[in-house]
Amino acid sequence: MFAPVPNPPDFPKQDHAILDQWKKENIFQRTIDERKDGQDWVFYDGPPGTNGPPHIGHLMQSALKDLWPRYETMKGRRVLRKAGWDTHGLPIELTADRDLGLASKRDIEAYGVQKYVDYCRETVFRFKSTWEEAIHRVGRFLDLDEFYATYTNDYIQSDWWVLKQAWNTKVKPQFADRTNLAGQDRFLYKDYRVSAWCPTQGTTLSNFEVAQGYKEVTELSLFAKMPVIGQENTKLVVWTTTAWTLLSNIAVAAGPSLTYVRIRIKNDANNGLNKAGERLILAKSRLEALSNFLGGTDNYEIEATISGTELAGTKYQPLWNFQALSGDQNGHFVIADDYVTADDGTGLVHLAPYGEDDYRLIKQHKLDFTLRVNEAGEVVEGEPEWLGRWFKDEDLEIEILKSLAARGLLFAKEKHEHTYPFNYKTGTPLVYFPRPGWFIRARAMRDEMLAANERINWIPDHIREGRFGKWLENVIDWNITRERFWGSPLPVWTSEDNEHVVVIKSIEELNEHLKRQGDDPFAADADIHKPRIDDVVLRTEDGVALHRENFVLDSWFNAGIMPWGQIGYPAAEGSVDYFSHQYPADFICEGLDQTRGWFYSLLAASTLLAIAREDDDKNRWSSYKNVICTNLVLDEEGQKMSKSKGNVVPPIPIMEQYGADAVRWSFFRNNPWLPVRFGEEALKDSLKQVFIPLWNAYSFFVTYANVDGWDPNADYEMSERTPIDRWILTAYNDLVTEVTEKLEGYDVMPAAAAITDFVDRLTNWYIRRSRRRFWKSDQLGDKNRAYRTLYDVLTGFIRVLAPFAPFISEIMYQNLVRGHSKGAHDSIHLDTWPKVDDSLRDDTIKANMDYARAVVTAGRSAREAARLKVRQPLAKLLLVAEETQREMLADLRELVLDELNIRELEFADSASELVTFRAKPNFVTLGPRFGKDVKVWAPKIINSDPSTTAAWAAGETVTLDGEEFGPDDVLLSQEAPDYLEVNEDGNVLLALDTRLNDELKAEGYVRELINRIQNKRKDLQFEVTQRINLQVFADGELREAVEQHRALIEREVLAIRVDVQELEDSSDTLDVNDKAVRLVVEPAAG
RNA sequence: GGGCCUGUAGCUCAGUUGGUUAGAGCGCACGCCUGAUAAGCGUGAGGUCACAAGUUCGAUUCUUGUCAGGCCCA
Repeated sequence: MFAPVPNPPDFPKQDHAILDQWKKENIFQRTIDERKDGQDWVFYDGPPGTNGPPHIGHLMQSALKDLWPRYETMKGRRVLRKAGWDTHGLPIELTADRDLGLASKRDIEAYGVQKYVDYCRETVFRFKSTWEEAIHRVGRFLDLDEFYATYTNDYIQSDWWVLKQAWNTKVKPQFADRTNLAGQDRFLYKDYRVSAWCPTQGTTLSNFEVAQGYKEVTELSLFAKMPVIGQENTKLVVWTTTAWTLLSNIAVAAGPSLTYVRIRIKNDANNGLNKAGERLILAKSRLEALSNFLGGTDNYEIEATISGTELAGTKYQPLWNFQALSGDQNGHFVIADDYVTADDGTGLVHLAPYGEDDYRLIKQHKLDFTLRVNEAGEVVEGEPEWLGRWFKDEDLEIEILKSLAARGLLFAKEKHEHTYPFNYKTGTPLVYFPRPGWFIRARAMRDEMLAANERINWIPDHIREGRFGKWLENVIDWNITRERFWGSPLPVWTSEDNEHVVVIKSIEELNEHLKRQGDDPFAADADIHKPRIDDVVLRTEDGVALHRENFVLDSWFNAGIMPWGQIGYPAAEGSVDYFSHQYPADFICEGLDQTRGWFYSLLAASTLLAIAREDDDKNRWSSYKNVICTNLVLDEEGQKMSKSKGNVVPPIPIMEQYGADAVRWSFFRNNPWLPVRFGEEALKDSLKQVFIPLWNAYSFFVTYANVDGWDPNADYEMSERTPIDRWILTAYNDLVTEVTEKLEGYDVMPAAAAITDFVDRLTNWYIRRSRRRFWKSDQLGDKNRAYRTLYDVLTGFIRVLAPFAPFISEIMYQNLVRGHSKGAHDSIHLDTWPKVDDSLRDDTIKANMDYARAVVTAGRSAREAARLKVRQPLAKLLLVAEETQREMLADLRELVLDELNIRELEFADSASELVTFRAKPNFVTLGPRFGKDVKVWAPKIINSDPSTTAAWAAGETVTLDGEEFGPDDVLLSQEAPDYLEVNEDGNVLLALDTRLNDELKAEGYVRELINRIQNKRKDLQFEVTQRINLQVFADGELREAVEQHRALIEREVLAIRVDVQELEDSSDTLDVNDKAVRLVVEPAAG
């Protein structure tokens, strides 16, 4: 006996029972332990930060990250699943700043770096238990006990080890850069980088922070004129919105493919700023926009046209004497570079070290620049009265402007509206300022990363060449350091002049230095974060002091070394062995935003290490082989979920309402790489389409198997498989093939679609068509066959479903398989993935059934059109079919007739047997052909005989009185006899004979009556096996029909006795095909 | 401004290696409760496959461009 199935089910409640069982029986651990001899299938879990709660998007990732490991486990692979948490980085510092009321680096230093870092450490797991709860609730098998965290000494030492590899590895000579401050020919080097800098707080801001502080401002912009050396009265015109940067001007950039002109001013223009006879150089395309300042388009003549390339090298006089360079210094000439456009300004751009492109060119051309505005935003070199002034001081701008104008170096000024970044916390304007940092020379391994990328299976595919490929092609060196507090400390100690550099790979190595120096070593579990680590001063043999480079690592770098860091490779015990079978990952799955995040940092780290160890095996260059990029989860209206909109769906309550399987399914139904709308409708759909029908099939099986005491292990006598058994077994084996294939391709949506389709076939065709087989007491062999088939299909199907919907499949497994079957496991998740049995596959029955179902659909459609309900039997179905089609229905004829409630099937050879055609002339073709003679031919066509019209209908050409008429020459209409209802649907053309004789009518009455009696049974909530006594009060035809079919009624409604009487009293009657009837249904004893 | 993605039925989405009639779910209309399921079943209506040009015997599919939306970067 199987346990009775509660219906309706309570999925959320059942989930909890399953979770308890998994926990009690240690199922997750056993899925690993019982596969210990299996091949490893490697999964990496990207570490989320846990200082905020998980949202629905993470639930989608959890669902996907759970699906494949479960599938691979069922295939016999061992799948370790280590959870990981990102515990370093900006979000944690920002939370700490908020909590502690700190706004700047100085605030933090005043508060105490040790206290601050301690606070950060305490808050890293603020929402860890919320994450664990959500992961657990959605059914994800993940090792939450043996997790990795990026702030542990093991992890940090892996950071260090990787950096030491980078430092020890030399780049190819063409990538070496002599201008670097340290590591000029190494993968790890020190240099400056222009970053958004807050001059009052003394902090760099991340892109994320800068993006929050852009404001629209209207400011003074000015055009300066630089006198060209060696050309009489000739000046370059440049434009800037930041007057203060002019103080540090070091060069001018031109676009190499832009066209420039030298013009001569005819008369004084722009209030005398531009004098008659003055020659100016600027982009030709800007002349018109600037004509106001030039005194109009007639007030100048073009003396020369010069390309940007030709302009390069032109030397000019600096705007102020304090900018003068000494003889061996480089600067104050024109450089050609593609970043210059002529969209605004003059097409000539002044360069100062306060911009990313500027700085790039300064480095490229080895210009000797001076920062005349310092990191506090103060002028430190210039006219005496400017010294110490704030860089954004409006008066300063005006003084600069006047200084230029007084010396004839001002071309124009104007108000200009643009966006400018401000510190989003304090409102201070930001400066782009060159700051020191350490870099991974990513450009030197670009080709290797591209080669590794070729081998990655991206889902969706276009990421490889698209978003990720493009990113790699344009890769720039990777700044891996931040001037922050809470993070992995950069393990680099340098002398003040950068001559001596020591990169430390582990605490052990650090201790060797300390011991040599006679200092106290660190314990293995000592705190190696800032500020403690900053106290360590190393000394060379010659006694030169080395201080730690005061940086922490970018948290993306941190995340990228996860394959090593998660086990503390290589310093931690056992890590080398673990790594040998857990690299690279077969599968990772993260958000599309990780292309520049984790996907990149993983690849960069693994490629770097592959180069470091001179690994020829390109399959190991990338740390992951298959990767799914998930897109956003939006709300039901397609809006991004955000706290401010109040449309955030909390994960746990939604699972408590619909159950975890439905939530998981709602993600599997969509392509995960497209934005997906999430809402209750999707969950209700999932229940309605998959889980409730499946549950009802399960409930149906258990109900009748228990009634009959059917035992899956018993050796019953069985008849041959019926066509519909063969059909559902074929469908099941097709399902296994399809789902396996799609999962192998990491393509979840079609796999889910195949499952949905199968559930529909199983419930709405197989079971519905087979119901009677389960309760008929005769034909025992067939009944056993039906039980066997349904049981095998159900128990096979739930194994296919298990990775997708681990709860419902487990519930059914526990009841149907565990304890009933000899090879049963304690959990479906310890069982194996179904194998396809080709001997149970029958492509012929599949095609035949498809055809039969098409006939049924067309037949039902005809019934609708004729308003004949299925309960009314009909005499004949006429079906136009070729010989092959007739053979297809050989075994299914009865099924079709039964489904349509028709007595007889008659085949027809062509449509003309069902309908007659009437032809009309098609004047469109005949008109041009016959001209006015068309009147002669038209009547001949209209009056053509049925065989002629049938020929046209068959697409043939007919000769009438010596002229040929093709099907295009006529317009055909169909006419069927009144008693036929003709319907055409796809390849099926059929007709119902709608004539009812007395016998059919009688049976129609009886069918209706049975229906009413069954309703009564249901209203009275009788058990399906309850026998009844029945009294029928009716007149005339109806009464005769009941008398005539008494036996059928008894059988159908389980009546022991049917008592038929005249209807005398017309109260309390029911309507049966417009006849009144009164029914009395009572339970019968026994 | 650049890169990538998306645009198919009223809505949400599949699909199309270029080829008879482009599919599903929801919604809508109509019909149907027989011993699993009304949180159900059936039938039907509904589409210039965003727009334009090109390639082709043939384009929703390929190419180019335009428009609209999204994501990322600047």
